[in-house]
Amino acid sequence: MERYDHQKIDPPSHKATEGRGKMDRYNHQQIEKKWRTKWERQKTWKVDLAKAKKPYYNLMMFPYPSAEGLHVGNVYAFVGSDIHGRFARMRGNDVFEPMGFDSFGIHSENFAIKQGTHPKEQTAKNIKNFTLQLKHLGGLFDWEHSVTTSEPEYYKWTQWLFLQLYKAGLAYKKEAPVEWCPSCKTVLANEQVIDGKCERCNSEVIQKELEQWFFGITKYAERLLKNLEWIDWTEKTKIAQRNWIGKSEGLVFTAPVKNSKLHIQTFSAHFEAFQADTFVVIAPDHPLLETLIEDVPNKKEILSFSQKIVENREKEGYVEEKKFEGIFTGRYIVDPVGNGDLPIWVASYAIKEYGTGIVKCSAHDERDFAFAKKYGIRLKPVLFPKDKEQKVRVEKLEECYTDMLNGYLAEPNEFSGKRAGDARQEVIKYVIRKGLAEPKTQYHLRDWLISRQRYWGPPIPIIYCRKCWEIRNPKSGIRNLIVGHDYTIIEGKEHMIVPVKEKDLPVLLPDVEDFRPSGTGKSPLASVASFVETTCPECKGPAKRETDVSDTFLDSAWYFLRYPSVEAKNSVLEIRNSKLEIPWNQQITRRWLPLDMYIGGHEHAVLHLLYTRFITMALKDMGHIEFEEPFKKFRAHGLITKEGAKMSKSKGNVVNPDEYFVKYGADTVRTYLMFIGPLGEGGDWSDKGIVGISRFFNRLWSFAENAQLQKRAETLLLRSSGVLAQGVEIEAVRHRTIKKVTEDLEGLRYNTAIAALMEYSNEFSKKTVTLDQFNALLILLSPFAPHLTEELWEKLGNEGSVHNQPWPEYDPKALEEKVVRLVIQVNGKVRDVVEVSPGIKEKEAVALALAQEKIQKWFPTKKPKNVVFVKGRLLNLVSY
RNA sequence: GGGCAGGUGGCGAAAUUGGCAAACGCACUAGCCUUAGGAGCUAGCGCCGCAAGGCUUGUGGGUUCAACUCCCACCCUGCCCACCA
Repeated sequence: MERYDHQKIDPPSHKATEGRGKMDRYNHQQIEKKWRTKWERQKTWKVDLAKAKKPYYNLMMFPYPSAEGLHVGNVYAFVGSDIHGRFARMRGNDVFEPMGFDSFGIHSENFAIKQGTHPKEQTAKNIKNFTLQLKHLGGLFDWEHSVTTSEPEYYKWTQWLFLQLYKAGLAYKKEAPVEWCPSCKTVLANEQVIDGKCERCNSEVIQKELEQWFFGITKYAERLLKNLEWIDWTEKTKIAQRNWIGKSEGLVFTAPVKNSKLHIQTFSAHFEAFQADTFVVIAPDHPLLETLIEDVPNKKEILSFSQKIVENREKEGYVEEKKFEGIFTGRYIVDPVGNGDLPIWVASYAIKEYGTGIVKCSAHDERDFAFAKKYGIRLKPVLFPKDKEQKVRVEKLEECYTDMLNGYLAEPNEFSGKRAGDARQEVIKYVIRKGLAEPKTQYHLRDWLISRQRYWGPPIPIIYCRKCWEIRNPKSGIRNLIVGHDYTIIEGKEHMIVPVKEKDLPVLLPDVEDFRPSGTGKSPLASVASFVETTCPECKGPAKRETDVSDTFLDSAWYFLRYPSVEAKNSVLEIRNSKLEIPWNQQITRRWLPLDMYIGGHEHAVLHLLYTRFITMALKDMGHIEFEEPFKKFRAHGLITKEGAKMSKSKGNVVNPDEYFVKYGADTVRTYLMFIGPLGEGGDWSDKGIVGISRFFNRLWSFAENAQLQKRAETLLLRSSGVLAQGVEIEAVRHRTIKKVTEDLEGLRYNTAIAALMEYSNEFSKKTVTLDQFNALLILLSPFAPHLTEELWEKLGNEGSVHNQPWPEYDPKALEEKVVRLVIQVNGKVRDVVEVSPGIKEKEAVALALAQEKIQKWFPTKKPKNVVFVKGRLLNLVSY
């Protein structure tokens, strides 16, 4: 533990002030330690998961335990969530607030590689450090129900989950072009490629064909979209998910290829101007291309050209793809909608994964337009803007016009003169009625690639068996085997895919010396013979293990299900738990899930949150759980920056929370972070700003210290050094504060809640305060500053713990004001303010206003022409 | 190129959703206290002006008795996504 210089930083017993008895700074280190120990010993935050009456599952996204230790960003997120949990707890809920570690994954592995330590050792070290730091935070964390994703007792169940998805037909293997990072030497998920570069190391990503495991998340696209309508999530997050799923309704046209028996299908989402189609493009790597050009004389040339395009793509990634390349295939389609014979071109910008990989093109798409111009392909615009001059430019093919909403159609006759946006639905009906096209829904969402050619993850629990293939192959009468799901091809030979038996889980990650990625496209596990060589669970013959591990996102896609069912270590229950056939206890799960509140970073708005929803839905469909949405409520917190910039080690602007825990205490750090701005928006950390909270707390401390306690009519009166006044008005402020703080905590507006508490406490220096009134402040402040409020609670002779007090209610009657300030405006400009009784009538108010000197001069002779009166608030006299 | 969020004092921000713009805090200024200091207390603090008063929520327009708030156009910043037809 770091030590600090008492002389310089924060003298606990302030020599200078002692003599004068003016201002005592509180010793946060001593106090926080005292309560930390006490709470831990008394298990103050423990809930009985089996019996809790009002279960409230409050979760924060668990951290990846980095070697750098807890980050202020972590602290911000956890405190924001913890305050919510404490608030819910004081409102009578049994709050379960667990904490764990997302310790598998490329982060840990890369760090270990750099340091030359083994990820296992490094992770253990990091977790130890994190746990220590987390315990200083003053959270409600239930450490008896913690998870660590890299522990066999956890990843055993991650593997179990894989097997369930496999059984349900949701896991399959296929060769796929994948994003490959030459530096990290691994496959990346689409999501990990930023601007054609690796998210982690920033090197150019290339494409590579590899056999990969996928999860069929696209089967759930519609449901993932649909449920967004009712879950209580922030609209921002929902929009991000909608965009990611990327549903677009379009049409598939089927067209015969001229002089051939072939038919091809084209997809378009913008088909309103279908009469403008003049050519067709096909993706250079489209599987149909070779068949299509079978009889074309320059077939070889076309294929090698296409090959070149694909290679260029791989080399350059998807970055500078502004240039268009293509080649004519020599073939035509007979356009079903009557545009005649349309030439088919191979085009660099056509991608085989989207739609059908073949598109009908027209003058009304930027890329089609540019491509056609380059190769001199005929264009025929049918969609025009209202503006005459612009229309001429479009007609002359000087300008590409793409407005499918506001443009006007010229053809066909049925739609001539119609706005494209209005015609859309009719066009759909028209082409379908004529049998020209089929409606098709296309999603941007792709299946989830979960294979990683890495070491630090859960081995995928699959075994490949040649012998089983020989026994069960189609020639021996068993048919309908699906490639990728039932069998795969390894080194040119078919092998049956045999899932590991559940009773044999976990497939332990072997301890190896060399965990570095091999760079061959295979996981480091592939070179561990004792791991690879195994026995087939079906035929008992020799077989090989899958050597890839699964994506870290799979670990975090189900952890919330595990927490409540984790049993304390070394107990009898642990042994019973190990007999569980599924990773959770059904009764406890029924009681606690789905989650009541989930708080985490917006950067996970799509990936983690979408995967989690998918896994939950799949588990429900398999009958393992009874709900299909994991989080009833989700709120995203913002980012904490330093001088406006994202904190990063390379910039050297990382704020280390430890330093501030020592200097100011956890309570001050907690409260300051929440004071910066609304939780959802984050904000900028300032070393100066934190002293405001520090002063606020020291004032409270000093106030309680110096207060003279005296019995008077059964009420303890606290008198500050300030003026003695009747403690009447402060009662109104108290109730107003209760109302404000309560509403702000409900809406996660912690910053304004703190401001309200400061205002309330500022009253204390002016007035006499009863113990009840002071206690109200302590209770309202306790979610923010759990240690300090507990200490003061005790110090003032209160019974029990401040944290076990019920959340105060406000009395609406106490809010009623006896005098209000009435704003008087003339022509909408404020000219005066008068104090009146809240019930003042319009007539009286006008009379009163006109009697004011400042108002009179605006109406020397005449009367106001018009009067607007907002009861108890405002009076506007209009002179015109 | 697309989506989302945002633009208010020197700074972080607030404004009951159309009704006193700048609450609360930081920084700053003056005074007090003093065992002289990274402490505390009192007061001040959007801009211009000695004042009366005038001006002020990215820019320009509009609606309204009244606009930070609603509508239209534009500019800027941040985040996320992008060969998605």
